[in-house]
Amino acid sequence: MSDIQAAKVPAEATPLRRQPVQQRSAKRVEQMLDASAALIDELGYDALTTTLIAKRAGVAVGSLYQFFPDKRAVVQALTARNLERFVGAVNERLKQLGPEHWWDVVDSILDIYLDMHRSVPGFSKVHFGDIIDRQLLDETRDNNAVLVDSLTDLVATQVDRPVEDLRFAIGIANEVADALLKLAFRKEPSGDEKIVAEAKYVVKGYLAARFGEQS
Amino acid sequence: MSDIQAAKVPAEATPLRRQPVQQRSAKRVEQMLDASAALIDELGYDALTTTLIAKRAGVAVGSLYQFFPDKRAVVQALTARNLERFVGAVNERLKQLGPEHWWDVVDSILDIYLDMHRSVPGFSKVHFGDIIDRQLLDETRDNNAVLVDSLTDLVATQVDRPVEDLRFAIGIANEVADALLKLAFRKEPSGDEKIVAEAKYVVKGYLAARFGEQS
DNA sequence: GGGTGAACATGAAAAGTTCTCATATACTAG
DNA sequence: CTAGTATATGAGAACTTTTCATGTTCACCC
Repeated sequence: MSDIQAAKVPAEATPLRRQPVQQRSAKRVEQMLDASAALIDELGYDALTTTLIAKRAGVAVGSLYQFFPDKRAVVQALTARNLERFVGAVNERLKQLGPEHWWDVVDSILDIYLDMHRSVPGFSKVHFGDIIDRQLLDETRDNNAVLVDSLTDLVATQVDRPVEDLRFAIGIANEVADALLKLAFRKEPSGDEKIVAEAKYVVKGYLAARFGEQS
Repeated sequence: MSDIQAAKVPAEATPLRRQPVQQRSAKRVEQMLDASAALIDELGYDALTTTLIAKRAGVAVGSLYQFFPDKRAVVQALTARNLERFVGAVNERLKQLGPEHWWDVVDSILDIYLDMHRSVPGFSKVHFGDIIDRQLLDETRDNNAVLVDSLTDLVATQVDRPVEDLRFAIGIANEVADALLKLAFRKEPSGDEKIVAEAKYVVKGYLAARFGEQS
């Protein structure tokens, strides 16, 4: 705590037993996460096995436990990585486009979410709220909060409302969007277009009703 | 199908290895489900153990496998039981109250859902879509469909719209309601009132927008 | 009220998973 | 080049899931 080197701490609370220090091991950890993602896609969450992960990642089981305290932590880390990528992509996009109507911001965010669903292995199974952190892990609950907070900050500059009201509404919108898009991908592996459209409609409708059409 | 005794079939497709025939065993199966529900509430889904279930239910492990093919099936059966209870309660309520404004129907349904969350052990963890059938099991996907269908039938008599449009909208509404109420119970064990209110607001708003205010 | 076959109960043990740990190797700073 | 730390590894300890041979209980019939 009183450590001067505090800056070395990896941003988010680490569920890892040990943080990879050398580059080779960092790479290995990534491999394990990739393997987990692939396996979850192929076999589903509870057919997932530490031995399988290790085999697929081309490492010994022991290596896995070198960094992760247990199996759950692996999936949790995968979830965290997915969240980071998502938030990163959103920030990226928003930076590029500059201030627009929040209407378009919603579209952008949902589009990014769709892209990730389609291009990131395992994303549809464990993004930020599924199996693991919603059912099995509780420390990560704030994942969604992190996302909601960062979205709130963005919107706060454009809508003249108490921040707390914004945060609440965005939290609701986030939950609704996630649920509907999950439904869309459940119905069709590539995302049922009709449901996707409805998701956008519902979210925009809700936000418009709550905050008016003000730019 | 051409069996004259078709009435003996247990309504829903049975994920059970063997259907309990004698009353004592039927009772035992219920005990196992009760035990599972309690344990899921106490320890969470993945700390659940067949041995624990058996111990809690006061039976031998073998008895569990007498009826269930594997651990997942147990939780799946619990999910199915919860769904049945919910649909049963909804039908009950609607029968009692006779035709009303669909507005009130929505309220009733959400209220029943809330009651079950509060009074049925394990309901908040595995109702109809969580962990198991949404993530681990896919055969049960139609659970939600069953619910949606029966709600659609009810509403079809009151709203003058193509049935398919109704089914779609109700499916969306169902998903949204479920997601928001889950959020409410995640934030607060007794269900965050503010979020519950918002859930009702969102669902009604959506349905009203889609179908107009017609009685 | 005794016999018979199916349904059920049981727990030891086979099969499979998770996680540990003693041992061996690769890095890094000096 | 060398000590000290970070990693890598896989056999095996600990724990779970699932099977199965064996023993009971039940329902039905004579």
